[in-house]
Amino acid sequence: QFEFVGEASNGVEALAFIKGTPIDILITDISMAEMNGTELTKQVKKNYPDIKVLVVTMFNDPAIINEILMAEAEGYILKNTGKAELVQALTQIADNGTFYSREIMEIMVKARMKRKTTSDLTISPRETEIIKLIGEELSTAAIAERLFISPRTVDTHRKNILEKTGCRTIVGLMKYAFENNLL
Amino acid sequence: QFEFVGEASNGVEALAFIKGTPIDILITDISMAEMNGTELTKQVKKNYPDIKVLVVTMFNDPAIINEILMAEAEGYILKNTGKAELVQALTQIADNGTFYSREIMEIMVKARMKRKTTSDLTISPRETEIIKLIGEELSTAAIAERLFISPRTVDTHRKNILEKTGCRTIVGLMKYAFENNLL
DNA sequence: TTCAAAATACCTATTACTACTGATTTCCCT
DNA sequence: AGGGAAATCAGTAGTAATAGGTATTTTGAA
Repeated sequence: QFEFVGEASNGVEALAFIKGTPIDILITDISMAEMNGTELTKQVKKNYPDIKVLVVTMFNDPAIINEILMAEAEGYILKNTGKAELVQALTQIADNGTFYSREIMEIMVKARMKRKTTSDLTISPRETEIIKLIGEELSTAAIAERLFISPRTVDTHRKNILEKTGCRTIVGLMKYAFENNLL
Repeated sequence: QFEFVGEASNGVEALAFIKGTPIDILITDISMAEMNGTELTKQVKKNYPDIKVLVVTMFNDPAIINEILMAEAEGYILKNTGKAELVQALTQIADNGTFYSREIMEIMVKARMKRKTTSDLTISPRETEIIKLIGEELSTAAIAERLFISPRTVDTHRKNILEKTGCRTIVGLMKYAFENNLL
């Protein structure tokens, strides 16, 4: 049910081809000379928002998958998956949907779990509370007022938190908080 | 290929049952009286790390799915999916794998895209660069040194960035940066 | 009950950031 | 050639946070 309209051997060629020939779906790899798949996807999405992009590649690195997700591709499947899945991916994408193969999902979930379990510092409940309030952009004084304690105490908590987490500034603390879902 | 060993009508009952009867896989809903599925999953994972958890529910809210992912369930499928998918989920999970149905993946991807596209402020390349360096816990002076520009200039950039993003402090900026994947 | 961790509180400096205002240059687009 | 955004630089104040230190009270576990 699909019509093959052309091919290109890298990102630059692909963009040139699209310029002359209107297409509905673009199937691309990630590693290519001249312009890689991620960059190509971004360019296509920027200049031709209606063109759907399906990434078919061997890469299963969470970081790369994340980049592709951010580039807003409609689909991502691994090269070793069957023909049936490719057809289903194309069908769903043609129908204004998205398609990410099960392997991809699993990779992301696992990466996520890993990230979560790598930290097991002993941050006390009160400290966690303070971190949350810091995350709400409250100053030391404001936090003290909110918790009905002295600003000095909040100071001490901040100090202890920074020491425990190994951060030098609140910026580092915020990164820590985000990575460990404390907010 | 599976053996049914028992059932419970809420989280508390389930925990009590597990206490007396060893099980391999727990299938649970999310909304339950006494103790919800997310909490149950966390408790089970904490006390019986070897028990696999498959969540079968009607919820398709990204926030809830995220909670479940964080609770480290091995699988998540929607109630309206077919029996074949349920069996496959159980099979994969029994085989030390994970299973998240395609719908779930799509919901997450869409939520992610939405989050990304809701913000289209005009932050300049230089400003983005500054944000990244702030994220590296560099002070204004340090950033100036790194970029070979005056600290005053960095000051101005910071000011403009805060104004553009509507943040009052760097903490707010860091939240913005994380939500928009600027780091 | 005794010990340790957590939470509470204070002091003194120094450093860093925010708020206000104003200005020049460079570069791209029309 | 002109307009406008981006990037550059400067001053002055005031506010907030970090780095040292010290010390008391509460609380939960052994």
